[in-house]
Amino acid sequence: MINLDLKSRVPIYEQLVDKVKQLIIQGVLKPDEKLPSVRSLAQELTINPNTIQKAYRELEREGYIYSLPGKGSFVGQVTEQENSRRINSLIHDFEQVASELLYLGAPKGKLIKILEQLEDERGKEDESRD
Amino acid sequence: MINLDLKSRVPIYEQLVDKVKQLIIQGVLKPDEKLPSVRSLAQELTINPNTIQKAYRELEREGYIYSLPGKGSFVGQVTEQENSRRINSLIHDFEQVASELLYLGAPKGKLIKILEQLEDERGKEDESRD
DNA sequence: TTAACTGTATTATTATAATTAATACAGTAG
DNA sequence: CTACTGTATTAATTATAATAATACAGTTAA
Repeated sequence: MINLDLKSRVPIYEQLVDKVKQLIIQGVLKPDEKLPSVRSLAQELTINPNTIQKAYRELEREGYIYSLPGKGSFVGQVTEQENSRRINSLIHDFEQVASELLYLGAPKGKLIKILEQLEDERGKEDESRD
Repeated sequence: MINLDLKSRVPIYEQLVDKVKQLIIQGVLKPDEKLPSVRSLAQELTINPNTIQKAYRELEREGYIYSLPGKGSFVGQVTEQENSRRINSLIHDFEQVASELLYLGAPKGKLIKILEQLEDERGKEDESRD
């Protein structure tokens, strides 16, 4: 489920933060669900426990998870506010990429077609999930 | 013209590579145009000449510039192939971002509206350039 | 020809950050 | 009691970017 690129320039603790965030926002990880312990996840991913700890600390700081010493770390309540914050951030990225594409001469129609195709694919996934 | 972020996680030599690429692809720098010398650009940007050298070496490796020892470094012939390679790379980014946006419930219509607005803005810039 | 430019190469050093390592402490649960 | 949990701390290691200091050779114009 969690796939890390050890050779990436992005630190693995930050990759881990992003992955967990994504899983929470997408609802794969449900509120109050228990996350793997620092040590077990470290063993599973064959990285140092301190690296996991650092990621969890950051996730807690941002409110995505909460930790109970002695018990474990758990998925927090993701507010609608955080969700829309995430969307706004992505919209910004979207504008950047689209802007450069248009500058380089990529036809708007092609980009729209991509959007429609992506939405179609998403529809199929929703059906198969029922 | 060239703006670097010394505090970025992206190495400045790589930022420089990207900037020059962009200027070349966008036609701001014309083929066979002379680039600033390693030493002068280093002085202008107040960074080490070796850092410029590293960027130029990479740009030459990728075919964006060519260097004549004793004479200088010059903009290479940017092929249409390289341009479309760049577009393909951006299309990939576009799909990634759009996919996640749709997943999070951002309406396709809103994204399309953004595309249209970006295109309108580009139109204006083109006019003002005449 | 000389002086001042060019690119190129090499080696050493510094700085920074990620990661690992090794512990320790305290709370929880069976 | 034992084996889990999270948390904290300090040190060592590793990797890489960036700087520094040179050196060498080709080019150009005075």
